[in-house]
Amino acid sequence: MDRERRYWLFKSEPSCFSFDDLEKRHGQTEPWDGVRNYQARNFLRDQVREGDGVLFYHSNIPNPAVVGIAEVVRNGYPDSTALDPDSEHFDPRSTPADPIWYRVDVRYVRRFEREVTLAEIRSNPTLGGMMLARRSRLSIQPVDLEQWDTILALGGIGDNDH
DNA sequence: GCCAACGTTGGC
DNA sequence: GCCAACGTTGGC
Repeated sequence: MDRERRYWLFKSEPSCFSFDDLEKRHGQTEPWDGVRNYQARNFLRDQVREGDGVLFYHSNIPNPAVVGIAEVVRNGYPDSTALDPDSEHFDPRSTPADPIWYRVDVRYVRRFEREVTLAEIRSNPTLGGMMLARRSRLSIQPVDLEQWDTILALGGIGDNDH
């Protein structure tokens, strides 16, 4: 790697793709595709890098929470679901020459001992400044190291799991 | 299921 | 390039 490891929060609705689903793919890589927001796309294409840490967040459920961590295993590359007319993420504006949308690959790392809920994040002084705590709808959000460490600690997993 | 907050679209 | 209308996200 040619730069320091960075940290991210990826949102997913569990009814669509859950941490359980990722855990079942333990030891394999999973494409993080279907992102159709430009700001999130820019992160995936330009800033998310192999080796970066990912907080896996479950949204749109009664108790939204960070439930575990994943790791990026491949830098951004074109999201072919945008080219597939049978995909629910199909975008007719996307072409092979100008794919518009990007994805990264991730792998399962570890489930938290306990979930870290949105309510908890909002009430924690260190975490209150996170985009998530401020109603941001962005599905790919940068997280700083202090926030990463704090959430891992609240989740009951140690420093060795970075 | 409601609906506020947010992002995007498109008329001008 | 503004901004109203519209569609979507996501907490509750």
